[in-house]
Amino acid sequence: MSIRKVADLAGVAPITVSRVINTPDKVKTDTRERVQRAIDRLNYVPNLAASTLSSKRSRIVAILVPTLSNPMFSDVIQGLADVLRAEDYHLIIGDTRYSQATESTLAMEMLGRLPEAMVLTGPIGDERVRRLLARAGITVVQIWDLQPSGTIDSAVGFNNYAAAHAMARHLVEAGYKRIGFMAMVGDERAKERRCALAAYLAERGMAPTFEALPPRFDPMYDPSSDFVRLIDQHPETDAVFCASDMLAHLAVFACQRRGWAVPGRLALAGFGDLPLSAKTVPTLTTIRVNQYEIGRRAGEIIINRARSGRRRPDIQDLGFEIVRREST
Amino acid sequence: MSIRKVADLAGVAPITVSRVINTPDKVKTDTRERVQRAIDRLNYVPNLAASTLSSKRSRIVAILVPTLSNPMFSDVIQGLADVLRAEDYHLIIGDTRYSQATESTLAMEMLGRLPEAMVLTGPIGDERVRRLLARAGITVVQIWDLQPSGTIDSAVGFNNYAAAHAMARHLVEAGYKRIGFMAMVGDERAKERRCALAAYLAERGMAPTFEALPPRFDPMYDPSSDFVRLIDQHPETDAVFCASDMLAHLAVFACQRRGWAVPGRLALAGFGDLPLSAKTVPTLTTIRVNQYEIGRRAGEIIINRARSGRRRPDIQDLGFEIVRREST
DNA sequence: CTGAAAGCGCTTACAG
DNA sequence: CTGAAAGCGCTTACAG
Repeated sequence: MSIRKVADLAGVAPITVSRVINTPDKVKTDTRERVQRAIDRLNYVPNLAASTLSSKRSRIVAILVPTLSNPMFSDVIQGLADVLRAEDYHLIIGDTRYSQATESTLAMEMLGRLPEAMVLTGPIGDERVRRLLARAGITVVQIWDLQPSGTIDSAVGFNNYAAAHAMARHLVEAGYKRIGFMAMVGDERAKERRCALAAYLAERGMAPTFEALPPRFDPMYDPSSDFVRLIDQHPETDAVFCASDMLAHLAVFACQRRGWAVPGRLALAGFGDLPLSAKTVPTLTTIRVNQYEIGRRAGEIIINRARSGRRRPDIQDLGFEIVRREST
Repeated sequence: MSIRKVADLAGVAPITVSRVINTPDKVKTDTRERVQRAIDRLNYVPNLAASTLSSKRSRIVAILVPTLSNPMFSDVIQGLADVLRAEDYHLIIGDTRYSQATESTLAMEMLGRLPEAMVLTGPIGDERVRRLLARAGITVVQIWDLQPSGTIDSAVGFNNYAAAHAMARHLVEAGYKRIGFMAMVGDERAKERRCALAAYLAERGMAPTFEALPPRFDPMYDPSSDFVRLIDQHPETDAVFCASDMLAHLAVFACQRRGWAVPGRLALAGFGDLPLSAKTVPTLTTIRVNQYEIGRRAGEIIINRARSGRRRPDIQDLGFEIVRREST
């Protein structure tokens, strides 16, 4: 089924069918209606591969996230998808599972689809990919934690280090003195949060009681029991900063199971402010970063760029908020 | 950057470059290496729009899910992505937000990318889309709840009705007599579970104490407070079947907050067996459907089809499992 | 407002 | 094992 057949049926040239689809105002009303009828009658669906090839506009946006299993990233994607849907873009999604190598491979492959924009989570470790992206002439939006340097083009997110630093401060000011840190399996980006915590504590002559960054690729890994083990090994701990709300939810239940009062025996803080975090018992102190909005803004940057054609880097710090609740 | 430039640099014809990329065994070793060097040197990335157009193989799979916010569907996508990644497929993802109209629009649009397969969640309501898909000559895999009829091609999932029916039976056999039902906002597919529960109860001369299917598009909707309101209005309720584990987690906390013993005052059951469900206090009785495996199988069907070229419908019922835990 | 010609960057189907 | 020719289905850039 091609534009040719529609054109024949409607008695026009193929280019006219193309115009009816892409720039309908440029076609006289009755011609347009005739063509439209032919389109409907034949159930014609335009071949976007051909359109991409000849126009150099793919209407594709590629996005790479560490994982889809964490609702934080799903929310980013929802925000992006909501903005792009209205403009008829399609989203190619890849999950890197926090692997640098996978990210590089996927980014290169996806480039072959001629995306009009590429959204990446955080810094780009691979210098080769970096150069390719910079030279590809497409919009590149780095989301999530803002990098002090090395941003290729545009960025939307927050200061990961500052956020963790603020949480450390909150915990210390709330009177906690023996603070542990725990991240999810494979979460590389949690390292920066760990550093921020350690740095803040060090300034005050303190140190984390433990800093757990579980290894990747252990299907048997159970965050709950690891949490309990860490507390058993470091019973002096009076607060735990969890690098994600999901982890903190598990911790809330582990404490409840063990009879550890939160925050009496142990304070808990998370990261991400998932919907459940406002409903847990106790409600969870966490860091809100508005992931949906990050996705939306990324989408807006892409659309504005496509409309204006001007390549002007746009770096938006959406900030973060320490949401103080019952768990601390 | 085109295959032409690589060919010139390597001193071969473009078709030879194409062979090095697609069927390297068909090229003599030293020619291949020469071409490969040129590819590396130029950072050549093949244009997949051109390749799709001329070969009719897009290496694209399109998937439509109701929402990315529910980890159940993210898990399906992970499973699918894991299988397809190894075969260099790209995934175009669309979320319908449980809207029939959005599903139709997205399906039609995506068809324009010439996907080699299309994965859809559940039944296809739109007859026009149905016909288009059936005629598109691509692999169509309908995942999630298996339909008694109307499957276009292949399917992987479970019997939604039977699953809910089994849970109803479990609750009744455990001695609960006043059972309520609650679904998430916009979850159309929950209706079938509601029917199954109602039907099972009716056979025994019973009826649900309430059946709550919250409306779509209410940003103010709070499942937790709705849950509490329903229990207050129907205090005789001794068990609630939640149409998703996420909802059940909120219910667990709402009960805890209100001092309602689970399962002493109120039993709770969920759907989906999310990781957290084995860790809540009490642990959650739920229905396991192995969403990751559903995605993986869908991927395998697609790959087998691509390899064999034979169009043979494959319907796989992966079943479900009532996971009985402390909450009932 | 409409159309004929050329071309986007690959791969298919032959040919040698 | 390698290549010249044709074509995939659109859109661009002109022309009228």
